[in-house]
Amino acid sequence: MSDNKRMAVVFKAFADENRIQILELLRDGERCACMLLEEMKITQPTLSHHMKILCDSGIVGGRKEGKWMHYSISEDGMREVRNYLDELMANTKREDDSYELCRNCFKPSVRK
Amino acid sequence: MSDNKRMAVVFKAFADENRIQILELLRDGERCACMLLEEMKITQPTLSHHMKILCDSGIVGGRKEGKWMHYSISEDGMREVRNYLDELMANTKREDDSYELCRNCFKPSVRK
DNA sequence: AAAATATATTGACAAACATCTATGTATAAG
DNA sequence: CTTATACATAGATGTTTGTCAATATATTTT
Repeated sequence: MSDNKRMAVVFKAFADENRIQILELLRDGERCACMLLEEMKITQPTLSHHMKILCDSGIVGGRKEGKWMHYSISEDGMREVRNYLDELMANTKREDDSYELCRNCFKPSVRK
Repeated sequence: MSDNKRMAVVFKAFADENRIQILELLRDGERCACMLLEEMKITQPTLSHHMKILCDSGIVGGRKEGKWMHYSISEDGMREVRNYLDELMANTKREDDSYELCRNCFKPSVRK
């Protein structure tokens, strides 16, 4: 899988209102699936589906304990996303009048 | 719009391979639409569609100059996402044997 | 062993999405 | 003022996604 495709998968994991709510519930620490289910207005199979997406993407980790599944935010997964954002931000700072040249476009307002 | 819904919209902007590629192209600074189009294997209307999603979400900014549209990564938009991730990560650190209690689950392995 | 409980999987379906072609709009060039 | 260029919008279409009911699996309790 290409890096871009991989990042798209990771961001897709965040890209749903219910999954954001799950992440909010996991913010304070590990929670079992049954507890998450109680707090949300979705059925058990739907929760299971969302947890699979979150775990497969690497931003949430799961731990089985008897009948129960305990989920928590993966620090490593989060760090991966954060580092990616940092890389995107690295070059956003520049002086107002030094826009990149574009060989296609006539740029009357570039003041060199 | 709820905060969760808003964050889902922002992450959705990242959640597509072509949009990730656009962000990569914008990594080095501002680029015009025509240049982005040259680098990508999509049609002009499709690019326009993706740019709208990126701009509406706030992670990319646009600037019109004559016929041309110039796009760049929005530092403010990125910071918003980064801060959100930081909040999610804040509480992931804990000792190995102090898992949160779950009132629903019998927890034989919790060593108190 | 049988029943109960927690979670996962399957299959169906509607809504959302990415993509294209065709067309519209704004600006610049001749 | 007519034509060319850069980009946006509209509408159509196939794909992906979120959801649920039904069912399967794994584990614990009785």
